Amino acid sequence: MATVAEILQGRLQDALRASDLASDEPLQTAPTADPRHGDYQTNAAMVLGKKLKQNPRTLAGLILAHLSMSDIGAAEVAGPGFINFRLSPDFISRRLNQLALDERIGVERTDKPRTVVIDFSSPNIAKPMHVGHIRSTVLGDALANITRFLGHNVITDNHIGDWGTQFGKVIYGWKHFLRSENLNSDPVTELVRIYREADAAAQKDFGILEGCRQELVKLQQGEKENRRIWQQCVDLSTEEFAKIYDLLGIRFDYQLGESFYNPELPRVVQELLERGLAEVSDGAVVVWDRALSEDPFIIRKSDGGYGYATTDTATIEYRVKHWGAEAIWYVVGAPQHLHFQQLFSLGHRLGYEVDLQHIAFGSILGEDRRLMRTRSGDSVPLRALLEEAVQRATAIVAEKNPDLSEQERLSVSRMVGIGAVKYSELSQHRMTDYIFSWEKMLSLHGNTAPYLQNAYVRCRSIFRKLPAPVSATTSMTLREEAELDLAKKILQFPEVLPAVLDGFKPNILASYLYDLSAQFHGFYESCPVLSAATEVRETRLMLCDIFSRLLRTGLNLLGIELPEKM
RNA sequence: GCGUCCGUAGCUCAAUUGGAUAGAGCGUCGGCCUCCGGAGCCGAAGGUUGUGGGUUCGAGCCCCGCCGGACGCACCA
Repeated sequence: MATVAEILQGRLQDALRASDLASDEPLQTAPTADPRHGDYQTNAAMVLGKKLKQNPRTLAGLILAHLSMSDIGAAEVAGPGFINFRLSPDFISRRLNQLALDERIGVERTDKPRTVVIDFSSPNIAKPMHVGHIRSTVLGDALANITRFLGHNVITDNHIGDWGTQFGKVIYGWKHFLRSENLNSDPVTELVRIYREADAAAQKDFGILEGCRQELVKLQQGEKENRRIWQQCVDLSTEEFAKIYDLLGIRFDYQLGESFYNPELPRVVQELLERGLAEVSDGAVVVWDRALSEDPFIIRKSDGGYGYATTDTATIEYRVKHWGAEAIWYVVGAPQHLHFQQLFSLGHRLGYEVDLQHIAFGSILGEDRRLMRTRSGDSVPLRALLEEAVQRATAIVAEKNPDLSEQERLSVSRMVGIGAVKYSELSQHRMTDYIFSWEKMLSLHGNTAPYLQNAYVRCRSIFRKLPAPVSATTSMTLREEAELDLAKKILQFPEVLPAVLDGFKPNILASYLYDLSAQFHGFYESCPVLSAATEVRETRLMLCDIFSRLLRTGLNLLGIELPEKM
C-alpha cells in the first residue's frame, strides 16, 4: 500500500513526464509544517528550477497544468515555487478505510530486507548493571523491534563483557575474601565487594598484586579451579541480568560474551600479520589507520594478552560468516567513538562487506548536571532504579484509580513505571545528554509515557461503555475538522516509521505518537462518540479503533506496554 | 595540542536531513466541566537558534574562523 506521499510523488512523476520535465531526482514530498500551506508540499519545482536554470514558479505552474488531482484533492503553487496539496475529505476517508482493514496500519515491509545484527546492552560480569546501560538496552530494543517490523531479518546479540583483566582480582578475592552466605542473597554485590577488597589489598601490597596477576594468567591458561570460579561468576551475574531484562520485557536472540571468541583470537592476529595489516610496535601487535588517528588499534598486548579490539574483530567475522550479517549496529555510548572508527576501518580492510554503524548516545546526568551518581559516588544500580520507578508509579496509580484490584494495580504500575523510564530515553534525541528526573518522566502532562498511556485508556474506555459490539465492516465518512485532522495524522504513520531508521532516531516515532495523541484529545473534546447519531457514531468508533491500535503498535515498537485501565 | 560530539524560549527538550512566519512540555497569565476518564481542551506572553563571516531562491541544519562545554587520545572494557 503506497503512502500518501508516495501517491503524490507518483502523480508528480506523471505530470513531469507529460510536461517533458522527467528527472531522476527523488521528489521530496512531505507533510507541511503549517496547515495554511495545505497538507503536503513538494519542492520539486524549485529543485528542477535550479537544475534547468528556470524560474521555479513558472515550472510549478507547468507541472500543475499536467497534474491529475481530482480524486485526491487540490494543488496550488505557493511562495517561491512550492506546490501545496490539500487532501479532500473523501480521499482521506477512503485512505483511512484501507488502513482500518490493514493489520500493519499501512506500513509496508521493505522490498530490500537485510540481515541486521544489533549489538546492545552489553553489561559486564561481576559488576552490577547501572544507569549507564539503560540507554543502550532501551534504544537497542526499540531499534530491533522497529527494524524487524519493517521487514528486515534482525538478530539481537548481547555482547556480554565476561572476560578481562578484572577477573584476576575477582578470583583472588573469591579465594581470600568470599562470604558464601552473601552469595545466596545478593551475589553480584558480593562479587563487587570481593573485587574491591582485592583491589584495595593489591594497592597496598605488591605481593597481592602479583597474586592477582597469577590468578588471571591461570584463568587464561584454562586452569580448572579458576575456570570453575569464573564460570560461577558468569552464571550468577547472568541470572541477575535476566531479572532486569525480565522486568524490562526485553529478550535477546543470542548472548555471546567476549569469551566466546577466545579460541579465535590467536588465528585472527596471525592472519592480520600475514596479510600485512598489522605490525609489531613496542612489543605489541597493532593496526594503524593514520587517517583516523595517530593512535594504534592494539590487537595483541606486549604481554601476549588480547583486548577488546581483538574480540570485536573476531566478532565481526563470526557474525558475517555464521549469521550472514549484512549490517551490524553497535548501540554503545559516544565515548567509544574512536574505537569503533578503528574497528570499522579494520573490518572493511579485512574485506567484510558489511554495513557497520556505531549508534552512539549521550550520558544521563543527575539534577546537578553531572554524571548521575548515588550519594556515595557510585553509579546508580539499574535494578534499584527500575524498582523505584515501579514503586513511584504504584503510588500514583493507587491515588488516581483506587478501584483497581491488587493484581491490576501491580501490572499497571509496572507498565507505567517501566514505560516512563523507557519513554524518557526514547523521546529524546539520542545524542543529547539528558537530565534524569522522576517528576518529569512520571508526569501525567506533556510528552511522557503516562500521558500517552492515558490517551489510550480514555479511548478504550469508550468501547467498554458500548451497549453492543459494532461491526468493523462499516465504511467511514469523515466530516468534522477534528475527525479529519486526526485521520490525516494517522495516515502519516507509514511515512514516519521508516524515517526512524534514517538516523537511528526512535524519538521521531515518540514525537509522532505524542502529536497523534494530542490530535486525538482534540477530537475527543469536540466530537462525542457514544451520544452521536448511529451513522456518525460508527465512523467515530472506527476512528477510535484505528487510533488505539496505532498507539498500541507504536508504543509496543518502542518496547512500551499499555494497560486497558490505569 | 589533535580528534569527536554539542550550544535553540526562564527551565527540560523538538524541528520530517536545505524549505515558507523555528515548535512542544514545565513554569507564568487568561478562558472551558448539566458531556464518552479534566490525567483533558482552547488562548496569551516568552527567540538576533553561542558568535562573526561564507555558500543560494531559501541556513538551526552545509563550509571557514572565534567563544563556551562534554568526551576521547598505546597495551582497561
